[in-house]
Amino acid sequence: MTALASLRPIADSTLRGQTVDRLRDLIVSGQVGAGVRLTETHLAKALGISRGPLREAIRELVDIGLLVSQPYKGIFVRSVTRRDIEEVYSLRTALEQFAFKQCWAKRTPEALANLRARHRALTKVIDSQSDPFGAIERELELHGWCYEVSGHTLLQKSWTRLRPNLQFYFVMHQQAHGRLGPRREAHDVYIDRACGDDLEAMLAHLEDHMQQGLKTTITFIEAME
Amino acid sequence: MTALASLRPIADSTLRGQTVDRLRDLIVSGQVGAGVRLTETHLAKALGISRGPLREAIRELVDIGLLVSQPYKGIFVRSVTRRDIEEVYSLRTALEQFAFKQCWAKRTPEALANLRARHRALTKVIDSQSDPFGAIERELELHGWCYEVSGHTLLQKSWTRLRPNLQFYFVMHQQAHGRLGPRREAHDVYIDRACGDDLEAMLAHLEDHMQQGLKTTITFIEAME
DNA sequence: TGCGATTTGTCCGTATGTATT
DNA sequence: TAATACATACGGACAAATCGC
Repeated sequence: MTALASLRPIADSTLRGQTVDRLRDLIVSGQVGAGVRLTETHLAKALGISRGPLREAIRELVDIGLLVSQPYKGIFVRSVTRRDIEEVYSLRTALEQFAFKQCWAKRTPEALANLRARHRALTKVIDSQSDPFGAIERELELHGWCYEVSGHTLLQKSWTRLRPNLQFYFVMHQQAHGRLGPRREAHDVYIDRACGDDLEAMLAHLEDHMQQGLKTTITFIEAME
Repeated sequence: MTALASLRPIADSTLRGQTVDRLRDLIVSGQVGAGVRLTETHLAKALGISRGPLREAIRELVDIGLLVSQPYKGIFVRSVTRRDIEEVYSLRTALEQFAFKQCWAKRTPEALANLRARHRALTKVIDSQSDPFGAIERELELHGWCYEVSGHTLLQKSWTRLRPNLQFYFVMHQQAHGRLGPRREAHDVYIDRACGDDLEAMLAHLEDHMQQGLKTTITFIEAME
């Protein structure tokens, strides 16, 4: 991995791609709440584009899972059940364990320095206590490290698909609980193990880490049902 | 899992969905070879539909990975490298191991009978030696069992996305090597372990099984490079 | 129950941008 | 450089399905 990789994904040249980005950000930032219906004509007018590329962008977001489509009825921002969160966390555990197996031998000093830099960026944003949304992004950026270092393109794609859903959950959780964001020490062991020499210890910690994340994330569901 | 589940995915009501199915079958059956360029206007005329739903269907296949899109240049049927196959097999190993962990406690007698039925269907088609393409479908149907029984919808989706790519590789391999199809005894141990009581033994066998599958599948790449 | 309004799904014509020759 | 081919995008139109009255 080059240290410069994946700083900012360059803006897509096609209007469809740009619309995917705009809509995704709109949803995961919580600006359009879960369950809200989106009508093509209104949305197209609001975005200043025609229905063609908008429909294609919508299809992509449906595929990721952020939108759900009911033919001839409409498209809606996804609603979240307890089971959804449990499934994402369990699959994510398996994927991230696989990612660490794949990247374990590729952890160059530069790569590890990059990981620590991401951790510092996360704790810094948490300490500032002014940007909980940014903290969520930093946390996901931290977890993206193992996927990038793995060099496994298919695995990276899986993470790219999973990540917006996680971000959506986190933001929903945060909006339900006020300004929280991730805990400051939540990733200390994660970083230590990731930089250490015991792969099995890392894999075992991932189970705990995810279990803990699931428990805290899922609390906001209780209040909704 | 109900025994009747997932026999035939009902045909999609929208033209877009139907087109996705048609194009997917066209590609995984090998009727349009790897690397071939598809032009929208010609394809739309050939399919008897307009470019709107066709473009949406194409986007979906790009997302799955069967097509690759180069903006303003064109869309092409994917070409396969050795690395692609290695990545699919390694990720698939991780996913299928996870699937068996998830489904292990849910293996009712009915579910196990269903698994054995799929195995019988596979060996029967292999023995007939007249339908290698059907044999490939039956093999994938066999491997789909653990995903269905797991009851994990996200995991099932992952398999649904991975499966067409595998089918594409298998058919390419078969076309390069004449009428082969999967070996008859290749899944005997797989079935035994899946019906047994030792989860760890199943997981270990999956490593071997996939390693073996990778080795045989990858041979056709050698002849192309 | 039926009717009208709204929205999605689909088609077509046209214009523009990009790549290739 | 010009010309061709094609992907991309726009706008208008109609059909089909759904929903509310």
